[in-house]
Amino acid sequence: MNSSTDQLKLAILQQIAAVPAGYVSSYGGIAKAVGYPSYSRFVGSLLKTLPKDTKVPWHRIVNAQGKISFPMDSPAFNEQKKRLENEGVVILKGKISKQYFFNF
DNA sequence: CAGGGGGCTAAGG
DNA sequence: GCCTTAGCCCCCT
Repeated sequence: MNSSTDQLKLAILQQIAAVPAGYVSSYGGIAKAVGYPSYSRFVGSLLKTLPKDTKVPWHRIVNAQGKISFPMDSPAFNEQKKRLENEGVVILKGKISKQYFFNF
């Protein structure tokens, strides 16, 4: 606890929480926003460890290509897609337009 | 200390 | 558009 990476995790979670409903961001985008552009993978693995009752809007995070980073057949994929569409994000051919990406 | 892997990315073919 | 390659960085074996 309280190591530099723990602090970074906090910062990342905060940054994700800062993404408004109806918008999305990428793993790398979040990483960059907290000052660590090369931590994209770390962001991903961090989200994976979140409890399912977390308040963090993990579903607003997609990869840089604007696609959901889960296999199409997985439950997680459907869950994320559903939540996003619920918030007004349109997904065409499995892809989210750049216009939905939130700019910090 | 080495190895493998993950909700990644950008660049090439 | 798809696949591969090469960086990337933390974490668990």
